[in-house]
Amino acid sequence: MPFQPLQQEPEIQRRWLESGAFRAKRAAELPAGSRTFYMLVMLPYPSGRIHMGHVRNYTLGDVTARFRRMRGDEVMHPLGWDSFGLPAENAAIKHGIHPALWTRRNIEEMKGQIQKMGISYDWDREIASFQDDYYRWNQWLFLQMWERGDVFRAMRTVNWCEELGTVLANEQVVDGKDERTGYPVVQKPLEQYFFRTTKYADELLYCLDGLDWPDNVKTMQRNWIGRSEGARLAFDLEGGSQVEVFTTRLDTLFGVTFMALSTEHPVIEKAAETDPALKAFCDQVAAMSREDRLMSDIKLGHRSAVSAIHPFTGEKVPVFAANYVLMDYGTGAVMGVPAHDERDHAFALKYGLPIPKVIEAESEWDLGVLVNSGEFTGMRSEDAVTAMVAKLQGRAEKTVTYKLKDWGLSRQRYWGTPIPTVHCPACGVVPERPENLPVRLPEDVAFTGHGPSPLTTSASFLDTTCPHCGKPARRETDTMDTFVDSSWYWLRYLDPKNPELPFAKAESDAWMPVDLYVGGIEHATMHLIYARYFYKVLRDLGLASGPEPFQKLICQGMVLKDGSKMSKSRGNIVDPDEVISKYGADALRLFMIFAAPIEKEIDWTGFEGIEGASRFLKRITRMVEEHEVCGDALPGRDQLSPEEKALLIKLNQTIARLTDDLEKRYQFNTVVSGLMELSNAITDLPADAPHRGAVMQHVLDAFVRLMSPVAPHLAEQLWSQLGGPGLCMQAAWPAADPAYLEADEVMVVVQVNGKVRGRVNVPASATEADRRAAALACPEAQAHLAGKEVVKIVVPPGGKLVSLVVK
RNA sequence: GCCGGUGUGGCGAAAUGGCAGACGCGACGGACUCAAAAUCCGUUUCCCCCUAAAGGAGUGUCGGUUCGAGUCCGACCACCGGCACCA
Repeated sequence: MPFQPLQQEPEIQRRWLESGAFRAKRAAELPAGSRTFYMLVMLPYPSGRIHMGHVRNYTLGDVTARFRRMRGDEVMHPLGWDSFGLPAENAAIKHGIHPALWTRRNIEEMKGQIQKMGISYDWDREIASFQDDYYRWNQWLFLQMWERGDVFRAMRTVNWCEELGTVLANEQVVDGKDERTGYPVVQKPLEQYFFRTTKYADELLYCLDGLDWPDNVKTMQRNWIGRSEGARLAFDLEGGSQVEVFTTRLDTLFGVTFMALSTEHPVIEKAAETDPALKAFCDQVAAMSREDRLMSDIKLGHRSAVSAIHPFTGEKVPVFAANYVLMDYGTGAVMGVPAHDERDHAFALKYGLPIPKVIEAESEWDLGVLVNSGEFTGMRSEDAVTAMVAKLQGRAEKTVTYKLKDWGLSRQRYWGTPIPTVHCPACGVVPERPENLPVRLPEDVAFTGHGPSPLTTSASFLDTTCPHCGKPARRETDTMDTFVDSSWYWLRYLDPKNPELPFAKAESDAWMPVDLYVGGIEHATMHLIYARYFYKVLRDLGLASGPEPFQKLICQGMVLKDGSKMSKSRGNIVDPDEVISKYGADALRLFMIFAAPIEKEIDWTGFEGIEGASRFLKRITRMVEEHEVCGDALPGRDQLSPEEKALLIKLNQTIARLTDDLEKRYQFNTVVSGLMELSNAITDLPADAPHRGAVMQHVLDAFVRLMSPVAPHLAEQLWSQLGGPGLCMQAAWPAADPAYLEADEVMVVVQVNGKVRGRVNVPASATEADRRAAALACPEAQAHLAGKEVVKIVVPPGGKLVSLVVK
C-alpha cells in the first residue's frame, strides 16, 4: 500500500476506537504490581478551533502515552474542557447565542479536530466543567473548605474592572489592565469570598524542592510566594495607640528618623478626619491608577500630626502618609531608615529628614556591624536582631511574611460555578446544605453586556429559603473564578461518573501523582499554584494522598509564525486542520516533535519542515513496500555478513537510545533523528546481502514499533503489511539485544596531548593493555610521538579512546 | 534593581566530561525526463592548497580545573523570560 494518509488515517483511527485500546483501567482492574503512568495535558478552553500550540502539547503527551503503553505500563491519558469563562458570555452578548450552546458546539468541533490527530485519549473519561455533574463538586468542595475555615468572607480592596463588571485576581492584572481583554482595572473595596492560600504558603514553598519541574517555573513560584524573614515591632504613638511595622532590618532600628504608613492605613485614615490637607493627599494617591503608581518611582509623602516614640531612645519620630507603602504587604507601615534603605533614603532627601548612619558595611544597604546604636553598638547585624527582640520584651518578635495573597474567588459573572451560599436576613451568609447541590445555573437570564451579573435578573434563581432557619432568603449571585475548575479536574478524570464524591480515594491512590504534566509556561504562577494548593487541601480533607499532584512538569514552547505569536488579529494563523488535510496527521506530529527541543519555540516559517517530515514517511513506506514478508529465522551472528551485522548493531543501539530518550531524558526531537538514522542505515543494506529477507523482516518489524508513538497511523499500516499480529500500538516496545550493542571490531580514537591524531581498529575483546599498545603503534600518532617521551596514558571507561601525554 | 534561562554552520539543531556540527531544512552540482515536478546520488564551518594528502583555527569574551571542556568552575558581554516602591 502506498503512503496515502488522507485515506488511511481515518480508517486506522476507527480501528483504535473500536478496539478500546485507549481505555484506562479502574483501580480495581489494575493487575497486582502493575506500573501506572498518568500522562496529563492542561485541559483546553473550548474557544472554537485548536491551534498549533494544542497540536504540539497533545502530540508530546501522546508520544509519551503510547510509548508507556508499549513498554507495558498501565496508562491514564484523558482530556476534558475548561468550559466556564468570559468568552462564552461575550459570545452570548455579541451573537445572542446561549453560553451553553456556544460551548457545546465548540467542544464538538475541537474534539473532532483532536481525534483527527490520532491522540490516544480515553474519551470515556471526558469531562467538561460547565456541566453540573462537574461543577457540583466545586460547590461540594467549597462547602468542605468552608467547614474547615479554608473559605472566608472579607472586605478587601479588589482589582475591579468596570467594563467587565467583575473582580480579577492579582495574577490576572497586568499593567493595570485585564491580562485577557486589556480593559482598565481600578482598586475598589468589596466583600469577597477567599480561599486561605496563605495558610499553605510555607508548604507550597518548600515542596518545590522535591519537584522535577523546570527551574524557571520553580523560581517564578518562589518569587510569587515571596517569603521574607524579619520582625514585627510595635511603636507607641503619642496619645496612646500603637502602630506595628514589619522590617527585615531590625538591626537598623537606631537609624529610624520617620515612619511611613500607607494612605489606607487606619492610623492615617483617622488622622485625615481632622486634617483636610492629609485627606487631600490620600485622595490624590487613591485616584492614581495602579499603573501610574508603579510607573513613577517618585516618593510622595505628607506629614501627619501624629508622632511615634522610638522604643529605645524615646525620641519623637514624625509619621508620614506615603505613596510607596503598600497596605496589602506586611503591616502597611514602615519604619523609615534613610541611611540603609534606598527608598527611605530618597524619601528623606526629598523631605529634609536626617540620615544617621548606624551600620558599618561594604555598601550602605548591606548587613554589617552596628554603630551609634546605644548598647548594641559593635554587634553584628544578625546578632543585633536577636538581642533587640529580647530587649524589646514582647513589643517585637521575629516573623515571616509572604507576598502570596489569599485567593479571591468571587466573580460577578454568569458563566461560572454558582457559589453555594445564601443570604438570610436573620442568619447572615449561610452555606447551602450538601444534599441540595448542585446549585444550578438558571436558564432564564438576559445577556446585556453591561450592568450587574445576569444572575441577579433571575427570580427563579434568587428566591430561596435559608438552609438554617427556613425563612425566605436570597441566593448568592457571585460565581467562582474559573481557576477553581482547573484546580482539581485531573482527579475527576480518575472517577468521572462518581455520584457520591468528587472522586474515590482508591482511584486517586492508584494513579496519583501525575507522572508527566505538559502545558504552557503561562500557567507557571496561577494555575500551577492553585492546583498545588487545592491538592494540599484535598489531602488534609482526607480525599487524596501525597503532598504534590504533578511530579514532573514540562512546559512546551510556543509555535510562532515569522517570529511572532500566531493570532487572529495578526492574521498569521496556520490552521492545523489545513495541514492535516494536506499532509496527514503523522507528518504534522513528526514535524512538531522533530523541529526543536520541546521547551523551545518553533518558528513555522514555511512548509519546508513538514515537507521534510512527509518525505521521510514516504521513504519508509517505500522501504516496507519493497520488502517481501519473510518467515525465515534470523541467522546467528556468526553467519551474518558484515553489513548485516552492522545494521543489526545500529538497530539495537537505536533501541537503547530511543528508550532512554523517551523514558528518562524526555528528549523527543532526538527520537525522530534516531529513527531517521536507522532508516538511512536500512536503506544502505546491500541488495545482495545473503540473508536480506530475514534481516530486513527483523529490522523493519522493530523499526515500525519504534516509530509507532510518533507516527502511529503509518506504523499501524506498515505493521499490517509486515504481517504483525493485532495492533501495532499494542505490540511490545522492542528490547535492545546486548549481543548486538557492540561490533566485533571497535574503533579507538588516539589522542596526543589532547588532540585527536589517529584512529585504530581493535577487536571488541581487546584488553586495556591491547588498546594502549595499538594506540602507541598507530602510524598517525607515531609522527607526533617521535623524539618525545610518553609520560602518561589514559584509557577512560569504555575503552573507545586512548589519551597519550608526551613531553 | 533582583531572580532564572540561553548563546554551536546560511537555518532548526545534535554531542548523557571523550572524534564538534549527527539528523533535518535550504543551497549548489549531477542522474532520470523532450521538459518540469517527484525521486535518487553527491557537495555544503573557516583558513592554507589547482586538487588531494597533511596541517591550522573554531561552540559569545576572558581566565581556571582536567590527560581531555560546547559540556564543570569564576568573571564579563549579549539576548530572552519572570518579578519589581515587598519594607
